[in-house]
Amino acid sequence: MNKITSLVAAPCQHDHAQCVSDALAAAEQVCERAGVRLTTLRRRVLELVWQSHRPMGAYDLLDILAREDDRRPAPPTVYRALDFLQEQGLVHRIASLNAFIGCASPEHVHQGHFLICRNCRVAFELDQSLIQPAISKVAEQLGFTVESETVEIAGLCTRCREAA
Amino acid sequence: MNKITSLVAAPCQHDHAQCVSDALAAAEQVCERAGVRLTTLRRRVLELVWQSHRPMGAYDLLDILAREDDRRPAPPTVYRALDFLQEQGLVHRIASLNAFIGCASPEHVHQGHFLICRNCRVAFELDQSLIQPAISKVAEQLGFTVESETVEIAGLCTRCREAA
DNA sequence: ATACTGACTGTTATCATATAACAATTCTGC
DNA sequence: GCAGAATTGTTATATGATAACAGTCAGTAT
Repeated sequence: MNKITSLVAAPCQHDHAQCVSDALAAAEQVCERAGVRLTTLRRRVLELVWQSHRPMGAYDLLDILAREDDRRPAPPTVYRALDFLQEQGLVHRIASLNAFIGCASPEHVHQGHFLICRNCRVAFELDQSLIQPAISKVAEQLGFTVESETVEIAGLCTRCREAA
Repeated sequence: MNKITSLVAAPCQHDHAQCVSDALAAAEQVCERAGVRLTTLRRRVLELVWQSHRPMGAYDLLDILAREDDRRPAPPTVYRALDFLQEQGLVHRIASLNAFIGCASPEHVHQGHFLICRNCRVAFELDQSLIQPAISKVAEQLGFTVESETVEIAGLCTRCREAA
């Protein structure tokens, strides 16, 4: 896996084709293991989501599909694929942007925590170990049972701050 | 201020009229100090947002306004009031619910971090000291400049878990 | 092979959330 | 009172998401 560890500087520097093929390979594995079908459509949507490290809106995906085919698919087509991919932990939804992004490590189920640059729009998935403990601690103290976590930190990445 | 410290059990137990009047009084103060106008409409929208500790959708607010008056206001009316209230730090937007909730401590500007019960739908604003340090630390390590934070933890509050 | 079954995808219509653009009104300082 | 700025009203539309039902396809049992 072409892991991006120093995420912030990465988008312009890495072999992105490798990211995509790794993500698709991992997806095959995950679906195989779960006994679910990664159909052509679902695979294609996942591939489109992975075209960049920027969250993509469902209608962006529809636009791309419309350009590739001659017929424009209807929204439910892509939303259902996205629902499936989310259920399998292959993509995360970014609530603050109404958008979707490929999961960096779908091998184990987890919540996505993100740093999102408002300039280059790249979203960096944080390792669970960074924010999760604070959340668990708070929840335990207050007797709250956590079911899902939305952690989306917006700002400027190193590169964009230095450029400005 | 009728502070709810053990937030999770609070919604059924506190003097909510006090919450509302405290919130409105605080809002007057905040606007006074900022030199901006808390108009009748803005005050009314804030009051509606504070009708409960549940995040309210903009269209919910429009419905209530329509019931109170005889004329239904158009969406921009309430969205503009909400924008103003957000700018002044009097309400927070909950991205994962497309909804708005009154800020528990508008005296100083801050990001809202929430625990949100999926059953009773009450949202509890966390003290900044709980999650913020973890976020700041991560951001600093990665050279990321934080501008806004979306932290929305969904699950079950104590009361609802015990009831189930 | 054939028919059955459930999963998947297509299609139409509609709902839900949010904003752009411009007009009318109201407030404030002069 | 008046001019300019801020606020609110109004119309239209953009954007994101889902309900409901019809058609198609893959895998299985016969």
